Amino acid sequence: MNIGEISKRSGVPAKTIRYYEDIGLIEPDRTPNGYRVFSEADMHRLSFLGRARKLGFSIEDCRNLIRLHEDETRASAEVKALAVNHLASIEDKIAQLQDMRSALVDVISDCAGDHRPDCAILERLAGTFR
Amino acid sequence: MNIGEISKRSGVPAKTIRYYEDIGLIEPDRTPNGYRVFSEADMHRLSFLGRARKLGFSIEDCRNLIRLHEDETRASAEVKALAVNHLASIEDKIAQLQDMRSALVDVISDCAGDHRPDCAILERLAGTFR
DNA sequence: CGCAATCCTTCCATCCACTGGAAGGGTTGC
DNA sequence: GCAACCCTTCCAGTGGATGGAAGGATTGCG
Repeated sequence: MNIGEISKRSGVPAKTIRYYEDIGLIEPDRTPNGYRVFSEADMHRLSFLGRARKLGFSIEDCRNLIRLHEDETRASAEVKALAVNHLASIEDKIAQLQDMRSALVDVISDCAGDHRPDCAILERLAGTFR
Repeated sequence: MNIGEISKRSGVPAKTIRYYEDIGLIEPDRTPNGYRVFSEADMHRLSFLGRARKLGFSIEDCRNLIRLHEDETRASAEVKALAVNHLASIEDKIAQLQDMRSALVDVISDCAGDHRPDCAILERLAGTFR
């Protein structure tokens, strides 16, 4: 299977697949003319990567997840620890964004939003109030 | 005032201040020996930038916010529109992260997290279940 | 006056995870 | 025979800094 086909089937863009090869996440064969050839195992791995990335795992996490997936002697505790760490960092980000959100909501509600120049948002940024 | 002092006073790291100069957000004077000299107006602007960045505004948004701040004929509606757009993109990000979060929470709760290799997280990533 | 500590300068590289595009070669179908 | 489309590599850019090297300026102390 060529890169175009596996890209369509896995949902991972061809550019991204080449990038994943660059950083050692997959190692497709090559035809004599230099085209990459992908196996069903590659397909499986790309889908795995696609799902892990959708859950927000970093590339390094993905590398570890693949290693664990292929290690039949793994302890599920190791996988879980990785996922729990990741969850914690997601929750950190959510909390940060929610802080921003509530500050924005506050300041937006204090701004008239009309043709006049007076603006609570700019005053807040300028430090005029607090 | 040198870069070290304004950095301390504004809370913006010296490296970042130099970067802001590079991209045209501030234009400090220079002494004959090449040192940057910052005025109270620069201090004000850096604090403004620091607050805007804390609210998550992009550098380009900050550029516009500064422009509006300095334009006495601005309409607060323009500032508000910018902030409302930004708020919407924050809310998008929160929603995405919350989707990740709930998927992670689900899958984590299905994983025993013990010494055995069986792992719901890996199964989910491998596509074994859905 | 000499010297070390501390400041300042510029420039280049790195992070993350791609993505866009140029330039060129290979394959397929009519 | 040739157009349409596939594939290749390589380079550059995204955002917003941050780390570090190499070297010049200033300050304070003995």
